[in-house]
Amino acid sequence: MTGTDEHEPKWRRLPEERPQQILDAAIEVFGDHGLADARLEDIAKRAGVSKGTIYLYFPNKEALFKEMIRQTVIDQLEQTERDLVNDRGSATDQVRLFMRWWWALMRRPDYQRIHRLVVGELQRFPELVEFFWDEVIVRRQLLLDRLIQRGVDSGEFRPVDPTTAGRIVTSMFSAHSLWACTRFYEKQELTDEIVFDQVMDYFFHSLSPAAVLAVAAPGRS
Amino acid sequence: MTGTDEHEPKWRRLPEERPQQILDAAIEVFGDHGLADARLEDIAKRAGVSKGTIYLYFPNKEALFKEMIRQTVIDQLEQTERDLVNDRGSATDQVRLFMRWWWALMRRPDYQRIHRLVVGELQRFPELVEFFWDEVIVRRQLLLDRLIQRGVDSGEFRPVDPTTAGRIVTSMFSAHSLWACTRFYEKQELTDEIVFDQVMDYFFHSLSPAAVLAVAAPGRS
Amino acid sequence: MTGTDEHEPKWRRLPEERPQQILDAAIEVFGDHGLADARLEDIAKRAGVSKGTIYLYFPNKEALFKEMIRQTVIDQLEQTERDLVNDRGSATDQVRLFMRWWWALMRRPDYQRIHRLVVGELQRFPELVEFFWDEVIVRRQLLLDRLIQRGVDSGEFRPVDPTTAGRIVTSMFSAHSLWACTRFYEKQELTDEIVFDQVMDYFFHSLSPAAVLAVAAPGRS
Amino acid sequence: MTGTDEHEPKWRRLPEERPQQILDAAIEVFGDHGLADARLEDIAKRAGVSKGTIYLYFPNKEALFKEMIRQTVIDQLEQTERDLVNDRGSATDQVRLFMRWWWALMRRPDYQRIHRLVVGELQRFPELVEFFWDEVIVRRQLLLDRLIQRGVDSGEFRPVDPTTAGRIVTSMFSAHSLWACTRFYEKQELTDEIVFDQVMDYFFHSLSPAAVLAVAAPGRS
DNA sequence: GATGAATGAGTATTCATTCAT
DNA sequence: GATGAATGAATACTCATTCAT
Repeated sequence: MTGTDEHEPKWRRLPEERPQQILDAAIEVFGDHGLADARLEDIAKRAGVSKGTIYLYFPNKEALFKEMIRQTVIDQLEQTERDLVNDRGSATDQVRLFMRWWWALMRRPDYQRIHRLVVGELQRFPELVEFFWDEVIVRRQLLLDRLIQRGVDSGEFRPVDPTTAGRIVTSMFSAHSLWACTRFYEKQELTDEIVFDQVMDYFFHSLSPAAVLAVAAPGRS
Repeated sequence: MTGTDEHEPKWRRLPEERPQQILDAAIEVFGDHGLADARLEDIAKRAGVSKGTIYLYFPNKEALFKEMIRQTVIDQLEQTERDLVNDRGSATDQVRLFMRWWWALMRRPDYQRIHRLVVGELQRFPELVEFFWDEVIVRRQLLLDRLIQRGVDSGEFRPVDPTTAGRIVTSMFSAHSLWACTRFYEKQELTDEIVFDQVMDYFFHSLSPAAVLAVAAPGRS
Repeated sequence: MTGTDEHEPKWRRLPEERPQQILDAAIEVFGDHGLADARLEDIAKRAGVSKGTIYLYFPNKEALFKEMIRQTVIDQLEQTERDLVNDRGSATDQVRLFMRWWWALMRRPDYQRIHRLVVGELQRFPELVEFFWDEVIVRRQLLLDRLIQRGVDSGEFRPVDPTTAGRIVTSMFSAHSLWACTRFYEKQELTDEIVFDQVMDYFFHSLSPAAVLAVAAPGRS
Repeated sequence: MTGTDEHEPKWRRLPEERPQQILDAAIEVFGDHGLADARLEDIAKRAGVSKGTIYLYFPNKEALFKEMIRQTVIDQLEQTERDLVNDRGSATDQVRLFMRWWWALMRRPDYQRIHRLVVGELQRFPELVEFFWDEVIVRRQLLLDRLIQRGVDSGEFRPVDPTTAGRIVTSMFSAHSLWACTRFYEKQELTDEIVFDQVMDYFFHSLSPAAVLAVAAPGRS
């Protein structure tokens, strides 16, 4: 069929890469349109394959969506753990380093897309929520826990529950990440750098041992 | 209710209420399924009208969606400003009061749904984003600004930019609101009350004047 | 509701005129859009009544359509017969006069619309076709018959079957009438007057007694 | 036909033929119901394909309609020009031959349908009108022009403007063609053959050189 | 493996018709 | 009589999924 003499590109389309090509295309298309509005045909086109080919690797649209979330998230997590610096320096510096790394990740367009999808559509897939909880929330929390606990132990931070503190700082970055891709940032002349510094400033202030005495016990109003 | 022996409701046909009936149904259905996955027929059924009736009041699905967002958001805002207490008591108490009121709003199921939709789908409607910015973000910010500035002036808070501080506390509640409707809360045995206290605790600590000296200047790592 | 003292217009909307108002509106709307594409709401609006009112006078859309055709056609016919001059002058002049009158009728916008509808949609209503045949075709033919027969009798025209001759001249005007509302006429710089003269010229030439000998017997090819 | 024991057709899937299959079905269904009343599903069924398949080849209903008109008309024209006999014999014979060929075309059921649609609905599509003018009216006129001019030159016909004469004979056949599919023909016991002979008879009489002197100058009445 | 033509269930939208007021 | 809000059947069009090649 392909003729007598091979003079084809050495390695054209490697079949082993197919699934990843499709997943990459899926990130973009699902990210831009959401699950329901994304068209398989667009994903196929962007992946450079035909519509039918997708079905060789994924049983249906929903499975493709879930696999895309799962795989993207896992990728990012594994990178996180791999990249995480050896514990050295002050807890403050460690936390700042970790969060800086993480903020950089959150600001990547592909993360943005996934994040938005997770917020918007994940509720409908309880299994994915489960997976997300176990693989993302818990693992990330464990990393932060360790760093914050160290700061508490060393007296850098006031004595807090590390899990709660981790959730607090995560919440700030998470919301800012969702806001960042709107025009709101331009209007306020915010940059990623400014936002990062602001969030870390407030976070570290909230952990300051000196602040403990100054804050009155919350009187229920 | 239906009278003594009326086999049919005495007063059907309340055209003035139709649009609101439909919008209420739309909140639920759009909230559960998103824009693309919501079926007009479900909205009609839930509103107790026929499919065609929706088109007497809204030109199409997208317009219904946008009007629903717009109207819900405006409702909530007007309530906010109407309910906002006269400024009395310490700034700390005032902020706590305001945020408590607001957190209660955010936890309402209808707000949850709208919030999720705003995050998930608003990007596709620039006009709505614009509207949201002007009517929600800015107005809410102005309210917070005033309260925080008072705390700064009175020495209750360290000297901060009120707008930034407002954004910080908003970010924490916003993210927690999105997380709250997942099962994560159950797993961590969090309640609305606990979360509220935690967030306010961290926020007020971060504003503590005593904390200023204690936090080292951020050294770029 | 209407207040205490009557000072309403003396004779507002006379109920007896309702059907005609509706039929007039129907001519325009059906004429512009055809049966299927015409919307009852447009007809109602144009007639200055509500949609429901139409159903007080006509059982449904199709009946309205048929009645509109029927009534318009009858109107025109009765006018024709009423206006037809007493037979005086040469047959040529009589025919020319009759056709001139008729051509003027055909060029009226309302006739145009009806004509187009008759051609386009009448097939689907056999009863209307029947009616049309009896009331329009036959009656018109009878009028023409008389005039042409007189010309044959007087020797002005060659000896022809008047019915056939009537059909021939009718065909020419009918087609030209359909063509006249297109831009074709502009392109050829034709006016109603020119077309009328051309058609009559050819028709009278075809009836010229002198022409009889000149035309060879048709050799089947 | 289907082979000896094949329970399924051996060769389905002939994509090259799809568009034509659909267009053929469209002629019938549009022809019977008009543009607005035709249902795509009927066309699909008649073409032996599914509803969706139509959309693989035509972007929407209107485009299908226009393409059907365009293609049918073009087909007929090309055939006309291809079939047109080499000029030989008398002009009278040539015209008769041409018109006979053309009348046969006009009497075909598919032409009838198209003709009716053209009259009834074409006004709404100015582009199609334009196309029709250029491709049909003008081209047909050019063919007739040549033949009639020859007759004038040879003295067979009286000195007329060939374009006008062509329009006159066209008008007669056109109207008769529209009338022919009604029951009027039966009632008058007309056949295609009789009508053809009648029209040609009147047309040739109207062109007779001998008739010139006999027809009085039209006196405006 | 890969393709893309074909399918048809699913949905937004329209509009003739009804009927409570 | 008159209204116009309400209905829901009807229909164009989409797109995930299949399968012959």
